[in-house]
Amino acid sequence: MPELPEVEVLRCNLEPLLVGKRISDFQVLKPRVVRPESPQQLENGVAGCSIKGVGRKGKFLWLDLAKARSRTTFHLTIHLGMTGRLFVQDSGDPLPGHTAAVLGLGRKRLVFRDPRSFGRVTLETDSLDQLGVDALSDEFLVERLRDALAITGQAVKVRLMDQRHIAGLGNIYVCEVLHLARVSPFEAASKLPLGKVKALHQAIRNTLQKQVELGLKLKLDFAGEGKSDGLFYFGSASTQAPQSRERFRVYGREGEACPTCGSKIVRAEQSKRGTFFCPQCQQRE
DNA sequence: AGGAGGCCCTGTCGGC
DNA sequence: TGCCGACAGGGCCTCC
Repeated sequence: MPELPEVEVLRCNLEPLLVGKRISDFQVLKPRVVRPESPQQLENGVAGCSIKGVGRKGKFLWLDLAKARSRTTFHLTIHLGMTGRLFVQDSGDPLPGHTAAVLGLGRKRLVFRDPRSFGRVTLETDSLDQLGVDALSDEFLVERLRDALAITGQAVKVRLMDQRHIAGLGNIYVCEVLHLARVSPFEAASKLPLGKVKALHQAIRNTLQKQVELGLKLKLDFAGEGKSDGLFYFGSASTQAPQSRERFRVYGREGEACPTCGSKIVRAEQSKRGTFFCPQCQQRE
């Protein structure tokens, strides 16, 4: 599942391929991904536009578009959902299975492939407007985290995953940063002492930053024809040797030894999502 | 209004 | 071996 680091790495990869290109046409194969707009609305909205930039906030990605002879730009917002992939290919190449939408760029095209159709491509900006501070941006300070965790009685893990407060953390990285900061996922968010808030802030920044740097170094298979090798959502390109599976500290490791203390990692459930944690390292206050 | 829970969707995996 | 049900979980919607 792509979270902030994966989306940022994808953004960096796409930017040089897309900026300056003109959109010749827009084709929707899975109307669900453009909901609630119609394929026709999207086509009318973007055809003939040129791409001025590629942006990101949280797990949302967007293309800055401008109509011909216009200086004003607007967003074509894209969310990868659970299984979305976005990549550039030659226009002559066959479209892969589960292609949801295609942006024609002359000799090339931008393909959005999404087997589970949880992703979205849209011109509306409501989803973007409702996002909280991006977890990698300079505005994400300790104070912002403290404010996001204040007042509510929600468990800290549930709160961290609420994109309206902090944007970018999904189930995987939330488990990872809570373990790194030695915070119980069940701790009431507002009860977290300042020291732990600081540790959590540090863990979030370090973990996401490190993962982005790693992703930028690797040769990745954005098209997703190859198998993910478990290291990164996109998987390695075939030209690169598979990476070791040493990736997550606790996520998906139920029953395995905690990398810090050796205790068995436990899986629990919060808001219908799996939570992986070490009951020894991550005790409630 | 904030929070909880259901729904969407299909590849993968475990069990029989 | 093969089939089938359970599971995974982003965001979004509805209800309380």
